[in-house]
Amino acid sequence: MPELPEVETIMQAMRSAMEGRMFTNVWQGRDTLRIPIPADLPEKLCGRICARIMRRGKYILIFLDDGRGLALHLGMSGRIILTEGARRSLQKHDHLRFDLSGDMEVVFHDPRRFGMIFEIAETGWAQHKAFAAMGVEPFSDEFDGALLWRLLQKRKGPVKTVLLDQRLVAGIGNIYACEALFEAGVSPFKPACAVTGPEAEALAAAIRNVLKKAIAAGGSSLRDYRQADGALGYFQHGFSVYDREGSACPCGGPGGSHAVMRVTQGGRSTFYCPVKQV
DNA sequence: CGGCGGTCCTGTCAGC
DNA sequence: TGCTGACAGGACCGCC
Repeated sequence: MPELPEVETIMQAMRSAMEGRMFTNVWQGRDTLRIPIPADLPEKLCGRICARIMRRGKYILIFLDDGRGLALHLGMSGRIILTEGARRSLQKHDHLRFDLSGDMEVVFHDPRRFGMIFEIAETGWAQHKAFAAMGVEPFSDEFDGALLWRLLQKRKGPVKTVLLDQRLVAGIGNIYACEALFEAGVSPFKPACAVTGPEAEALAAAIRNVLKKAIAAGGSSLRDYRQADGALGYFQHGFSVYDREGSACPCGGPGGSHAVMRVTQGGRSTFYCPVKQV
């Protein structure tokens, strides 16, 4: 569920709520996630200060004042719920709860249990296997049309499917791959290696633009996703094609009114405009 | 190594 | 109302 904009929104809320506070209690549920939650988290966290929180791809990284840290991934249905000054009653699918000084409570909630929580270290975390092969951050200085073009050149699969590969560009998921391809006017079926330089330029700009607008909207709430304070994101109202099969396409291209189409690529839905994305 | 399909889970919704 | 199947913001694994 959460892609870069949703993870960024949640990470920023966690940063405001947690940085500088001390972990005072850690509770773990019994259900296992994809990777078992480390059993020794309470002793590792309690008494430590949350020093710094950041995002890499779709992961949230939490660093402690002793050089250790935690990586969180929300999978498809994971949520973080921040509550200050009140105790949230335990709910089904709550897997982990942190209490921090100043009466702050942080809950990791994930019905489908595709999420992950594992330990990292401040020194060398980037060499962890989850991050070692991870691609460029779309908001980094090095990400531009020329780099995207070089990356796409190496791949023969459809550009839509390739954009979902976190080893190329980190943080893009199904929603924003569809939206960026629409904005750039690139066909999702085009082999990645056939994307031209100018198309890659437009696509890189579209990726940044779509992600930036989605972050400003607090992410996209389709089903599970909420911001950390429970608020809905509202970028779903800004979708051009995602989840809009059969609706009138907003491209305003030639041929008059036409509908947004849906196909399956690599087992995932792709939404696109048959007129603009040729 | 790239590409593809299956799998991990639970919840929700459409259709009968 | 109840059952069934399809589908969902992701990523890993094993096979060619």
